[in-house]
Amino acid sequence: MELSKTFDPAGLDDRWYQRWMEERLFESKPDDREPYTIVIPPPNVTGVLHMGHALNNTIQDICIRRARMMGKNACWVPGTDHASISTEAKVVAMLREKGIDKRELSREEFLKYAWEWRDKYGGIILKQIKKLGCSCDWNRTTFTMDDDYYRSVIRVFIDLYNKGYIYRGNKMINWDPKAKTSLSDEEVIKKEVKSKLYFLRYKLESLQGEAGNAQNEPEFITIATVRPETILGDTAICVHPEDERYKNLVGRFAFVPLINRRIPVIADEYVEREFGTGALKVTPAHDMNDYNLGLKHHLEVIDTLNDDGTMSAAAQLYVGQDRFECRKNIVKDLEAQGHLVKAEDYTNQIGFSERTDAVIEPRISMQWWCSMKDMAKPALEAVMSDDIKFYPSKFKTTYRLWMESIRDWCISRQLWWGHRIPAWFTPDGSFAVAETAEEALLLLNQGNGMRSKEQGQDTLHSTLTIQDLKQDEDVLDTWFSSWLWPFEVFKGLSNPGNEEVKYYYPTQTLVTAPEIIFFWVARMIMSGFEYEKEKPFEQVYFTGIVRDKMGRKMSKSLGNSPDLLGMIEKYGADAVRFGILISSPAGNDILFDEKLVEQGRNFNNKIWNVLRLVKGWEVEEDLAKNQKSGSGNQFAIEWFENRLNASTQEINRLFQQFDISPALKEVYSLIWDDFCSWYLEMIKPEFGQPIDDYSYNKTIEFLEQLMKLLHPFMPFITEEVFQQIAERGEDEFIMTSQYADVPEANPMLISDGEKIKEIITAIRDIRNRNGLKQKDKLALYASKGIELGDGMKRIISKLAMLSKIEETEGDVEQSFSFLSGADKFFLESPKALDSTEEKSRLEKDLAYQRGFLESVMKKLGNEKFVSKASPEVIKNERQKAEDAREKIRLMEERLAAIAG
RNA sequence: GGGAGCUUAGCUCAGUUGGUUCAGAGCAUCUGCCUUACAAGCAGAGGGUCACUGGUUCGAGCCCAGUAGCUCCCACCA
Repeated sequence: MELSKTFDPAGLDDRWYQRWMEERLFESKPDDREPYTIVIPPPNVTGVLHMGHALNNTIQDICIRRARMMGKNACWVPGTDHASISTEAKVVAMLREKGIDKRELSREEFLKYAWEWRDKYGGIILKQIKKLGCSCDWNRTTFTMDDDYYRSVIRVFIDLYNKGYIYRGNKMINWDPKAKTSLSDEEVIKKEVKSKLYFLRYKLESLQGEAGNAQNEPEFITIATVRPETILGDTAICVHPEDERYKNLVGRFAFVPLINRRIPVIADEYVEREFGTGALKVTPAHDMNDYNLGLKHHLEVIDTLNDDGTMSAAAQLYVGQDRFECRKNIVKDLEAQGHLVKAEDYTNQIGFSERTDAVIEPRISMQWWCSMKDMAKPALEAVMSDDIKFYPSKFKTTYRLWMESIRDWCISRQLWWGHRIPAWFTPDGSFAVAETAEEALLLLNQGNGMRSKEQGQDTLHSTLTIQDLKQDEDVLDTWFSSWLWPFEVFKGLSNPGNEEVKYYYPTQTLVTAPEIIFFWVARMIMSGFEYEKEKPFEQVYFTGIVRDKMGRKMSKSLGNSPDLLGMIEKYGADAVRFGILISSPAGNDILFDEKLVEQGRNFNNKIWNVLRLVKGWEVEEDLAKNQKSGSGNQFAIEWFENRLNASTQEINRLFQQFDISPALKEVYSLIWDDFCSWYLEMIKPEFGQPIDDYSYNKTIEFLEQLMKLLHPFMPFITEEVFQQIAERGEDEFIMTSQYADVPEANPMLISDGEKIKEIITAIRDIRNRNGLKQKDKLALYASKGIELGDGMKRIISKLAMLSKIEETEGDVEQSFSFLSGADKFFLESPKALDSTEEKSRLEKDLAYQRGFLESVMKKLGNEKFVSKASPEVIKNERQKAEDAREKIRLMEERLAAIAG
């Protein structure tokens, strides 16, 4: 078959992927082998593939494929996350487009639409992951709302409730007015925003009612706020108790502008005297600190906002207006009525919803909470002791700081898409937590229901019927299901102690982004210890954030996210994987540039051409002439074999440290530089000549090993080459082939290789500098005593286009001289020489060598060095000095010869 | 406000336990080459006072302290 000149990935990726699937090579079942397990960070069920996924999944695939080739039972479990907020938002938007308002639907109707939506779009992201070449065991695909999974989430809720971790509480939470749900602290993104700081004056109540007052009695008190619309919910003004300016105002009353609510002036050390005017308006319903102040000073709480961020009736004014519209209007009105003293530019931090990007409202609300402190303890310990290893380890600190100050987790969400909270309420507000209404009824009838703290003790509900019970409307935070992922994908909860969970759990490697270290990683560790009494994984590899080449985070709004599928189409999955991987050190941001994918494509092409070359060779049977030592091919083979072994060991070492990108670089240069540029050029027969079968077989063997090394990174082309270079059995694939043990490399052979490379390069450089054609054959003279084996000489002759290599006693006239190490060579010059360039180069080198020698001698002459340094170091230094002296001698000799 | 990290060639980054044969790689640049595997290529080359200032040491990108700049994470100064 004729192979095309350039590599064309079209069709090849899909063809091999299909073959692997047909042969069920991705599937894993428990057996005698050691397991190597990865659970995928489940992407959002309605998501589409972006750079982060591509990076993340490529790394996982590399780990999995490598483990598989190292003889482990590799199992990669894929799946998707129901992602309650974003999926619900998408379904709501879809319905709106159809002219359907969610509020007009029943819960059941809405969920029907949601499931339809997930059935339609839920598989897209998984298909895209397949396009990347990921070798997941697709039979294991799990969804966080599968029946078993759902039930497990509910049981965990009940269990934690019964253990006293989960409780109901009326507290200040983060409210997303767009999604109309509460959020956990982690779901709030703080951003710096340019705002205005408004200085507003509140009229003070005069001491004697309407009667006249003293001259020096202030009429107003001025406060500063960035949220003037919240004054409608003000229930106090607070100053610092020791603030001389306001001391005499404490205990008096002021009036909220526009609505004239009478509010007290109170004192609390919380207030910063230096900020603004030193007087603080207190709105307990809409600010965390104010809420705390309110509790302390028993202030009234007036909630002036509706759940969608519009002003509520309690605001009295601007009712129904959006909070930001209201802000504009109230500023106008305050100014008109003389309450606005001034407005300053001001930069502050504002919380945004991670999912909807809406500005978060702090709001007091009854929610379900999960206490984390106890669960955090073993989870923290496991990471700090490296029982679970973080790569890079700097994230240990981040983790520790969060775990040490962990706060209770708000787990309820005011949504329908998700796991519905298994709490059942009686008409009088008592409730029971149970898997079914029947069980809940039983508990309530036994008087085992609960009431909120405010309501006091529960009473017996012996007259209740099941119709009286109403299930909590809320669902659980998405992460409350994802934190069970590492064991529930093996039914660790729905079928405790089953063979699979026993075999695969704990998993080995988790690959994820540092952004979800709190959301997900920390919580999986906690739930792992809580429910499996064991860590969920051994290592966590944190990838970097993918940025564009200008360093900007990839985002839809910037439009700088590359079209991944388009690139896969254009360059092939291998090239895309290469492009992503080549610049992605763990934990550091990666700057992605399509050029890197081109580099990957070029690499594919290079490999493709190796295949073309090798397949084009005519092989001569039993041609033993190159097997004997002293032949060029024999040297080339021995050298490369050792180079390959050394490199393989280096790659193993790099993988052990999760240095995946450097490992790829190592394979890349091993193939491109050592194998193609050097080895193949060394053994390549003359045009039209056959190659002996020994060299040929060795070359095929090397190529196969190289493909195996590269396979985890670039699965498709390596499979193709593997199949093409030899007859393979029906069920023989590179992806299931095994790595052999690597023998120790012989450093002598490697350094011999380096030596001849240096000589060849020096000759090529001389030709280049002097405008000599690379093809014209020239003679090389080596100073007597230089040790070069016959094989080495043959290689040098071949690659440097020499007519002959001879020894010489003295200098050779009319020649270019050069040093390789301390060996002196002369290259025949076909034309008269101008020695000035050589002279200046020699002088430069000489100066360096003299300086070098001087520094070494200084060291050796230093008594402290000689007494303190190890004998090995000293021996090394002596050798350096000797080498340098020899070089200097040779250069001086040469300079003298030129001058003479 | 607290914490973590970064500052090495034009760009993006490696530099493991301190030893001028490690100051390196990949892109980019320059010079020759359309040499029957590959111009998506081949052969060469030139680029750096390793942020700044001190200190430890016989010796410092590498250790310590300080300075400046940048990045990220956490945090309830309106």
